[in-house]
Amino acid sequence: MSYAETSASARRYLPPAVAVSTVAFALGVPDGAVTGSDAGAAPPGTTFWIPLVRRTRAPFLGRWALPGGPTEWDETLADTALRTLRSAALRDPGYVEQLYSFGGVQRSAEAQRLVTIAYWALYGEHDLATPAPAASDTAAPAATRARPRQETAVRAPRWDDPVAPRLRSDAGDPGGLDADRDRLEDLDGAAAGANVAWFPVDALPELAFDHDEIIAYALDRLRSKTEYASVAHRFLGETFTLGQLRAVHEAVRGGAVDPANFRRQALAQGNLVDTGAFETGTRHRPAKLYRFRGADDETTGTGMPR
Amino acid sequence: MSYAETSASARRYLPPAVAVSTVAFALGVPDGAVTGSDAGAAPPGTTFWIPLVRRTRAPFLGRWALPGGPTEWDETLADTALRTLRSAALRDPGYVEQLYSFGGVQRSAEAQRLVTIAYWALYGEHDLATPAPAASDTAAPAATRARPRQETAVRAPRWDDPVAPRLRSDAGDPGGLDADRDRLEDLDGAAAGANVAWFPVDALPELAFDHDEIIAYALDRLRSKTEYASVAHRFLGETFTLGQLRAVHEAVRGGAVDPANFRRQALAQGNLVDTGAFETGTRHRPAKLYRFRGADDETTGTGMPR
DNA sequence: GCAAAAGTGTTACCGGTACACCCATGG
DNA sequence: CCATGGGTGTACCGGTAACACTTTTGC
Repeated sequence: MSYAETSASARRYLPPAVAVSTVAFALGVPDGAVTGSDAGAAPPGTTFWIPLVRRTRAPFLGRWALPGGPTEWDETLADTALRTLRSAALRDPGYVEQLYSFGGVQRSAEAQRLVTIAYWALYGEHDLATPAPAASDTAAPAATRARPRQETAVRAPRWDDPVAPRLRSDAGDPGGLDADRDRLEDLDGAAAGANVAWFPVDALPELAFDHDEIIAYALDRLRSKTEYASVAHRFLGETFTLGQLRAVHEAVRGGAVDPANFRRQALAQGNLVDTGAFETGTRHRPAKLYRFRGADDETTGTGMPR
Repeated sequence: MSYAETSASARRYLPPAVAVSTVAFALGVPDGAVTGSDAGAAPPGTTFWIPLVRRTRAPFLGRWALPGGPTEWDETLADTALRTLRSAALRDPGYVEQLYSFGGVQRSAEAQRLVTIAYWALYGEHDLATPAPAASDTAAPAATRARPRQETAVRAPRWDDPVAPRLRSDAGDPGGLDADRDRLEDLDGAAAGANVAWFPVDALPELAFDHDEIIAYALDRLRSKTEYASVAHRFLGETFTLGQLRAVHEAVRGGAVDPANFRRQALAQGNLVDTGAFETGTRHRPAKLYRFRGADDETTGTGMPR
């Protein structure tokens, strides 16, 4: 049975479709990615960029939308966010966290009811530099995909979104499902390797659906102090200087931060480890390189907001 | 078509079921409600109570569970939370807010995939005192129910969960849907006017599913300072003394609060209006009665957390 | 030397806390 | 009068902001 074959009057007896949309922040644009705005307007590392997908279907045709799509049978919600984000941006994010769920009835008018669960994700320096996987990977079944970095990025595995691999013996989708998926993508979200471009958050195009509000909420969440304190270092590589870490905070806060005070506060947190190494190649005094305490420790974070 | 008629192997081609579970806090027990713990153990107004529903079906039969159930075709998620909560507690809460969505695949094992969206709600003094509606109201269709207090409680109407009444001309459920609903309630949640009892949060029974973790998370959210600052007054009536407001904060924080400092901080927020009236009947100095600024203003809150 | 950013030290301010004290009522 | 909670005043303390100053590199 396919939803496309279901009469409109019968749809009310079907459960709502569940889709995921993701706001993925990066402090720059991946190598070779398309930018939807005149690049170079702002100095790199001072503003956030997010990937958007141009819709190729009926509602909001041609408009830009957040990467996303319906959940598969054997996927957790976070997995859906990762899969659709990966197929859009061609790379795995360093961090994923749930934002909010939108289940209003009018979002899809008379069509099938749609519940969208919004995630926010984060691409660090390392994630952007990683060479993109082959585009054919887009349609690979879940069990054959390499597990993303999420195991360590999202610390403690959660009982609702397990990170332990699940078994799935059969690969490939039986006929009849593709039509369903197309239909669902009509309703919300999008997933495509092409038709993707990165935009600075302060120069976004007109968006499909209510995605502009989702992005505004994601930005708000990112800026809430308790959030970025535990997340800012994910924008950086394995080691970093306090100046680099401070630049991330300045991008998040949208303003300058006193270097002296930032140094003391960052070190007082106890999360930074002095590697003993120094930055080289600058035309000023070399800075110490730090590491975040226990890049693979399981001592912090619950995966749930606040 | 009914899910009960669907073969297990075909369920993977069905979209996940969407259900809502709600953690509803109150500072006391409604008039005439059943308590699941020895009442009177703690002085009234010092700890939170939540309503639970005893399961009458297969998984976790006999265990207590959060009120909840699947979403109806024309309901927003918040409406589902309100409806199921109302049918369990026989009264409308003063406040409802979304908590988190749980979509792990293993929550329902081999059965149909289930996505649960958790809400937390709040019963104030006024909500508990209101006489409970007739039990037959449990099955009333959405359009005939009186709109709950939520319009003003959740301030700015949100585009995902509109509070404007929606039209629905036909009443009553056609045959074939009840089997579906039963099936979904097997998976999670529960809804019943009977089999309901109130428990203090510090003496909960063993719970079905992962509802203990949902409650722990809800308590955590309630205690996060920025939350309760904007929500504490909802536990009280239209007017209240600073001592009453302080008692709520002490219950939330789980400890004593300095009356002098609390007074200054509460007044400094600018959210309290001196009504000019005084409390009477106490055997000490009469306290000023305050009102929360704009009990029906639309100037604060977004409906989204943090 | 000069520019630039790292790194250190000092001071002022501000919000929260602790606590002493007075006020107004019922009994 | 006493007990009780309402209401006021004030000192202390820790964290943050502001900013002057020294250090170490490349050019």
